[in-house]
Amino acid sequence: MPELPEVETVRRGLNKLIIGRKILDVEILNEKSFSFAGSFLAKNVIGAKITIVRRRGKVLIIDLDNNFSLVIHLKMTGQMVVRGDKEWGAGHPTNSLIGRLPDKSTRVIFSLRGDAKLFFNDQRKFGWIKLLPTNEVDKIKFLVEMGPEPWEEKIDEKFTKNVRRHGNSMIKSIILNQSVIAGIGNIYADESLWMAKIHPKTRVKNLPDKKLKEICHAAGEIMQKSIDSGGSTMQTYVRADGTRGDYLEKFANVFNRQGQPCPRCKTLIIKIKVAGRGTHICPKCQKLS
DNA sequence: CTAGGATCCTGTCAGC
DNA sequence: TGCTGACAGGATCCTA
Repeated sequence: MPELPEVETVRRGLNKLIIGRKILDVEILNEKSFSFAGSFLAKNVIGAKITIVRRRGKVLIIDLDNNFSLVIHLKMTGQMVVRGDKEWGAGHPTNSLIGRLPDKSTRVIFSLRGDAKLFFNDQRKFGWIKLLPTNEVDKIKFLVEMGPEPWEEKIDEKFTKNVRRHGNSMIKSIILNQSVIAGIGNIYADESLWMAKIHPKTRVKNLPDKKLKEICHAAGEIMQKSIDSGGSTMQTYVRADGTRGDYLEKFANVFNRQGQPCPRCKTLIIKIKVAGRGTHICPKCQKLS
């Protein structure tokens, strides 16, 4: 899925394109992709104007001018794509960003004033959109329990405190836990642990605070850099020629680089399984002590 | 309480 | 070519 930097990129893109637009119609092609449907939906979405697009962790929040909000989780394959007088899109890199829309992965279509459409595409149907009164958004369990954003004040203290609650767990599964810190996914977990030279299977109890701090800083830096690099995903994979994006190939040190030399020590990167997820490490830099 | 595995779903790819 | 199993940038639910 898009992780924090990709969701942030989507947020910024949407803010440029759909602020102030009125929603004229909503089409739900897959019921499970949009909860709070029925008459409630029509009454509260259609006719409303989009005021701002926010983000918390990997969750997008589109506020409307009638005190309702659309809360969106893209999960593994979700995309938000705007088509119309201008053209823009972002999300998991598949050809639906470039191809004709709607396509077979289109789950929800918002028609906007100005002859534009906002498509929610989601191949695997794990993603969701919920319609809620704006003042109830923060009460969603997932958001209530969500850990700090990576650039909050005293983030390393908060991170360490949250990590320590899971002493016997493997560090990788813990930094993927959104209640520990917001926004890290499989790519940035692997990249952060490589940066901090820590084996992903290391038990939390075997890591000193200093090491946790390093992981935390690495994660923040990597994700900030990814955002700054221009919405890591966008420019590369929305291309006229319709090819897939290559930002991963340019950006990552270990992710998806099994068989290639570690940028630090030239040892070949290997791929293992940790906490049920494909995991990429340098076997020399990241030893399990 | 935690840890670990199965699960939601569609599509692609490697290996036979 | 067709089949099968593994796997995919996420999070929850269930079991022990």
